[in-house]
Amino acid sequence: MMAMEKEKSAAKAHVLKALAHPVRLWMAEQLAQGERCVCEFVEVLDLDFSTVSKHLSVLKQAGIVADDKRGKQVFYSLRVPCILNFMHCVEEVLHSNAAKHAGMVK
Amino acid sequence: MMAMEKEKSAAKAHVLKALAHPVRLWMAEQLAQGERCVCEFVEVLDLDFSTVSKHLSVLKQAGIVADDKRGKQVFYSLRVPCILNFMHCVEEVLHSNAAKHAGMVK
DNA sequence: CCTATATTTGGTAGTTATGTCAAATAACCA
DNA sequence: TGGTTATTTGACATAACTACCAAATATAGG
Repeated sequence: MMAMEKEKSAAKAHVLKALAHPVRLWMAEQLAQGERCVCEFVEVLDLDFSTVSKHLSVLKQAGIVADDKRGKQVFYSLRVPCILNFMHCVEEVLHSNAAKHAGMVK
Repeated sequence: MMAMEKEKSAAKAHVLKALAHPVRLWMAEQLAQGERCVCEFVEVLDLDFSTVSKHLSVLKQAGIVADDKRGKQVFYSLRVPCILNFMHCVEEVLHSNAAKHAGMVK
């Protein structure tokens, strides 16, 4: 594997890793429906404020979400909507797995 | 977040996590071009046989690849081709990030 | 059957990720 | 200014991941 190729894979893996956590994935999907402030996530997810804030910062760092401070609150929004099409593929994997376990696929 | 929703997110995150490693991501992309045996990856990646084997087993476990033993060798192939469209989106994120850091986007 | 080759599995040390608490910031309001 | 709320940051214990070595397994060929 060439060095440049390696770097490219590392960069892409970094983005994927940001989404590869149940809480962060769920947040990203919520943000696809519109912006949310940190406090909304804290309430719904029943997690510590700091935990939610850190998850959002991982998504932000990866370039998946953007933040916007308005007054005392910080609103997060999805920067790259294609993330969702992308979820359709993941769901396809899951369905394929389910079919396989049910013996419907070789 | 409801329990069912939580489970769904966990299942999807599990698939994403399997891809969220530079080596595994690169392997998946290679497999999109056709099957490969473990030994081919070992040679190109310059990693221990056991390391490569374990990475492939993570991909298999997630339902992303399938394995086929033929003689002494095991050939892996991509089960879900949509993974690649999905990479286009990740690349879009990267480009978006690059543009942002260059000050081309707010 | 014995050997060599291809691959997987178990053990393990080092690294990285996660979640919580406590403290630090920031902004609004009295 | 001082207090209150919203959020981030730092420190830290715990858990999960990664890569390697060594050992186990499987298969083809002699």
